[in-house]
Amino acid sequence: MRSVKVLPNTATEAQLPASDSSPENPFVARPPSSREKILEVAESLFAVGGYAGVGMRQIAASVGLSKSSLFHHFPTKLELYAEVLDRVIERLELGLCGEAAHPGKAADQLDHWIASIVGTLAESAPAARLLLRALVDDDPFPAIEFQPTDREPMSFEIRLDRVIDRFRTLLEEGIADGVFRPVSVGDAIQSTIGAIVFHFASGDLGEALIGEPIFSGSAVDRRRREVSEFIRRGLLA
Amino acid sequence: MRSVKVLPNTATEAQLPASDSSPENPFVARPPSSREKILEVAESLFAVGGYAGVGMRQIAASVGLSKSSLFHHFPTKLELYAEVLDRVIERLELGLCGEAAHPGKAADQLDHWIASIVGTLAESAPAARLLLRALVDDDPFPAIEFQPTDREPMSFEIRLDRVIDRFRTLLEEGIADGVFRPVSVGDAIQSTIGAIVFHFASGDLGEALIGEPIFSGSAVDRRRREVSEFIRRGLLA
DNA sequence: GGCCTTGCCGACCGATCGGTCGGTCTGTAA
DNA sequence: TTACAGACCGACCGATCGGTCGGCAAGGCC
Repeated sequence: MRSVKVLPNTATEAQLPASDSSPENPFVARPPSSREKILEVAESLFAVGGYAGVGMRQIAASVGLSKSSLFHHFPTKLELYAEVLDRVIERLELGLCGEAAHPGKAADQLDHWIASIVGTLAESAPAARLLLRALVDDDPFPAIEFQPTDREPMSFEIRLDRVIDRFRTLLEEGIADGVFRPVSVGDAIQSTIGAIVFHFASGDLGEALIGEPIFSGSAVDRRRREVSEFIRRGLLA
Repeated sequence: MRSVKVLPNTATEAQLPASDSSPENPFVARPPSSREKILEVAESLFAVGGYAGVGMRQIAASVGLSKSSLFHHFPTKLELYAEVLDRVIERLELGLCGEAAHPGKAADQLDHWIASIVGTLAESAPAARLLLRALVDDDPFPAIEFQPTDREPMSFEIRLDRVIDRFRTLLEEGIADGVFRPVSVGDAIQSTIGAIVFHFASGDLGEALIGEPIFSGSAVDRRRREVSEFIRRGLLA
């Protein structure tokens, strides 16, 4: 149903370089385009309410636009949601891409991996929840009645699969080298994802458990150390 | 708002002993009461769609009743959802209660704990998803506009807190005894919950990762071993 | 001046939402 | 037979849902 989706998005794309070329402008540090504002607001709202739990009116009101204007930037609610998810996975990829230059032993690579993902998830509160919802909600979106039998995989899903595949390779090589225990790779991935992502999605419960806001600097630093050590020991031979 | 809730439920309660007293009845092996059927159907639907993603009409149609009949058994959608969650946490408690008789070293207790929870989550597919949603969805329910400032904690939440508290005690004692590393207890709990619960909530992704249905016997057995060993090594000194 | 594009809006649409109401049917006790 | 209670249902309610449509204002281009 949805086409290949090369969204026009000309405004943002064309505006950014132009503004960038005059970096001395002291006023209005890049007034975020409406499109960008919509995406950010939608991200935080979808994170706490889920796809079905947030209405276009609510998003519009939070942005400060009318509902009609939302549909001027995004053809449907589903496309808006898809683009929100895309932004999340893109940030993850970006962080991992920076770490990809880190060659070395599998154990070190694992550390960099975990540090990168923890860092990315800690940067924006909605990310982990969105990710967890997307992983748990069957297929792509919750509660869609019709199953088009052969739904196209959606950008978000294939990109996520690619990330997970790279992690699987990391584990398999580590096992082959004798660095990691001969674990069931699939189960190890599941345990790792759960341990890392859940924490930053756990909201009030997590805050109650660790005794301070999840996203505070000290909590994030400690989390990085703790979960890294936890997973290292869980995997190392 | 909600009262102590000692639901009438007389039909079920009164009917069961009567039927039990005539166990030779070959016909209709305990036709589950409508109320029970509603709870079961609602559990599986809420698990995949979330609270906001499932309508009372959809539940009613799946049960084979009219929507009005649902409201005959449950005053509101929210109360139905709350009772669904209660059943899930109750099953968890029941499993742990059986294991509580297992005294011994902290490491052994940890193993029994993990085995019990994995067993309970593996028994019914919706449980893990429901649990994860309840943990991630802020407070109790998703996307409730009004925050009554001091919402009553809800049976589900306090019972869950109790379970987690017992687990925290287990970890703290293990650390005091030198059995476990001196980890940050809060973070360790988060990692453990994530590693255990996420897997059984991961649906298609999990199936793709491990190469077989998550809830198949062999997958559950392996999962129990793998996640148990993973967490043990992550915690042991 | 005319003209087109872009961002935005109010008003409106059909569908669906949670929930209510009046009523029927059935089984049981008096 | 009558009376009552519980299970169940169709019809309906106001509110809200995602989405459409026509039009207004501003800026660039000819």
